[in-house]
Amino acid sequence: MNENYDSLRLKNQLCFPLYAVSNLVLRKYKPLLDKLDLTYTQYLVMMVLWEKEQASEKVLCESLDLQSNTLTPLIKKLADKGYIEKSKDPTDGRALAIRLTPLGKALQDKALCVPECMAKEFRITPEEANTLYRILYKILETEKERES
Amino acid sequence: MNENYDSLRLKNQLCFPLYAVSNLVLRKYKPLLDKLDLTYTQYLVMMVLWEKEQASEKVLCESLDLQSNTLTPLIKKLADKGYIEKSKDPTDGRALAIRLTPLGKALQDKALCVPECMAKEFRITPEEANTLYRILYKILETEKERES
DNA sequence: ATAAATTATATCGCACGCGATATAATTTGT
DNA sequence: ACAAATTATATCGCGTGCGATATAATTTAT
Repeated sequence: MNENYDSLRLKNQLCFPLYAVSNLVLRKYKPLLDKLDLTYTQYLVMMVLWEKEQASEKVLCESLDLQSNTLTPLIKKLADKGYIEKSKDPTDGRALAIRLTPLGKALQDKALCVPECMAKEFRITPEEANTLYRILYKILETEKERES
Repeated sequence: MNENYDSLRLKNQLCFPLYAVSNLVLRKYKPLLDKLDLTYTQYLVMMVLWEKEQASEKVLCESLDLQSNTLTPLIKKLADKGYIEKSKDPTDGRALAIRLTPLGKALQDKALCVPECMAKEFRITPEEANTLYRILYKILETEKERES
C-alpha cells in the first residue's frame, strides 16, 4: 500500500460516512416505527400521503426518488395493513389513485412523537443540521437537472 | 393537514435527503463496480483489506459499522470470487483471518478509476464535500462514544 | 383510424442490512 | 479447575432497492 492508492483509502471516501450514517439513521428509526407497524420506507410513503391525501404511484416514486419495483409491493403491504386503499384513476386507466383510510389518517397523530424522539438522537447543532440538509438537497437537485 | 403536523412534512425531514442521496450514490457506483465484479459493500470490504492486508471479521464489522449477519455471507462471496481467503486465526480459534489473494490485490489497480469517475459525478464544491464529510463523521463518532 | 411509441404499474431475481438467535472458542470468577 | 459469562462467527427471516423485463392503457404520428 503506497500513496498511489490513497484515493482508495476508506478514510478518503465521502461515500462511506454517507452510507454508514444512512444505515445508522435507519437503525434509530426502527424501534420507533415498529410501534406504528411501519418500516422506514413505508413511513416515507405515509408522510407523502399525510400531506397530499391522494397520490398516484408515479407521484410517490417521484417524491421519494424510488421506482415501481420498490413501491408496488410496499404499497400492497400498506393496503394490507389497512392504512391506504388503492383504486383506479378514472381519468387514466393506467394510474393508481392511492388514498389514506381513516386508520391511515389517524396514524398521523401516533407518528407525531417520531420526529420529536429522533431530534434527541443526534447531537449536531441546528446549523450543522441546516448545512447538511442544504448540501444533500443540492446533490439531489443537481441530479434531477441532469436527468432532464 | 394543518401546522400541527409540520414536523411530519417530508420537506422538514433531514433523514429523507440523507436516505435519498445514499441511494443515489449507490446507484452511481453500481455500473463502475460491476466492471470489477463487486457490489458496493464488497468494495468497502476490499478497501479495508487493501489497506490492512489481513483482518478478522470483527475488524471488518467495526471498520464498516456493519454486523456479522451482513458480513459473513458477503465474505463468503468474496472468497468464492477468489478475491480473499479465509483461515482460522491460530491465536484465537473463534476468529477468522481474512487475507487478500493475489487476484484481490491486483484488483486494486483496476479500482483506481472508481474514485476518479465518482468525483466527476457530483457537482458540489470541495468545501461542501469537506463540510459534509466532517458533519457525517461527527455523527458517527458521537454515536460510538454513546455506545461505549 | 390505427400502428408505433410512450407511460404507469407490476413481476422477477439478487444482494444487502438487521433483529433475533445459535454455536463454538476463549476469558472470567471463584 | 471448571462453571458461567463473554466473544467471534454463523444462520434465519423479512423488507427493501434496483436492473431487467413484462403488461396494459394512453398518446403520438402519419
